Amino acid sequence: MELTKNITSKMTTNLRAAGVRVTRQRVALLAVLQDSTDHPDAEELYRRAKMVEPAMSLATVYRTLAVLEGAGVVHRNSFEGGGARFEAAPKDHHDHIVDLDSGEVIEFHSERIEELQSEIAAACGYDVVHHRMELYCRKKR
Amino acid sequence: MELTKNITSKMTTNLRAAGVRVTRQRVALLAVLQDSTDHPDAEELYRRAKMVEPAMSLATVYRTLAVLEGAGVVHRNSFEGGGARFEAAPKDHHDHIVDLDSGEVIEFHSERIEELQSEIAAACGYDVVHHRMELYCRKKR
DNA sequence: AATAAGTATGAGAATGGTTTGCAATTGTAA
DNA sequence: TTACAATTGCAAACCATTCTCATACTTATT
Repeated sequence: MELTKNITSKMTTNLRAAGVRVTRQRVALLAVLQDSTDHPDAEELYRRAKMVEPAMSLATVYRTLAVLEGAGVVHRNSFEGGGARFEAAPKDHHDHIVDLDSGEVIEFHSERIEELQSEIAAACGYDVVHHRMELYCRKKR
Repeated sequence: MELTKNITSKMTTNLRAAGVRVTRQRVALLAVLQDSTDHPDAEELYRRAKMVEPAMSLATVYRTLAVLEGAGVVHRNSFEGGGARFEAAPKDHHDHIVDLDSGEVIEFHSERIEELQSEIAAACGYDVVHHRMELYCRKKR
């Protein structure tokens, strides 16, 4: 129970820092999110959060995700097929490799690619606000 | 009417080549698609195709788009916000710049980026089957 | 600790893009 | 031309997500 208390107070701090009200549901969802290394969708987050906090509805999961995304605490990924998948906002930006067979997601980052993207946009008279890059892959063999 | 006849026979040839049955609806939709330089969504294609072929339903647009996509004649783009947007399959692969203010879409291609993508995937033990790259941009000023 | 004021929540209805079931129509090969 | 399978329009179904609304909770203020 000491452990639970520590997690709760840590999440409370995080939520306060994000400038949002602290509720049991938000603490639970944020804890689940920061504990997930995969990229779960809303239903899966709902399932996981409900184990910690039974008073949790799917509507609240969606609402909270929207709030946390707005606060920059959560990132939303819309991969091909199926609904959005979420992850706790990482320190630094990355893109994704999606395993077509398992659905597994691997993160990567290429400064060189981002430079090229900026150059291309600039050549068209644009500034890149954000981008999306996903490599849909199959294991080599 | 000569013009219409020519278009029809050209689309008929294209559809036959794609190995699908030739119907008035498919001819009309394919003609509209090949005539569009923007990236229309299903509703818009429905509107345009209906002008050519009144016996056209939205369901058929979706069904036909799925068929043509399967035959490699049409490409489906799922940009952020809103539904899928389509384009006649181009000769060569390209990615997109999306103007955040106007929704306008610009195509680009970077061989260098694609090489880097392959290298990154390979380093993770993967082959890239296909990818998705969109730059959400705002006009420089 | 009690209160007020505003916010978040659960349940379920509503939404919007897309798909599907079905009976009627059409395309194609013989 | 016939015969059969594929395609169509319509409306109902779907699915992920959002919204409505009455109730419960947080937070700032006493």
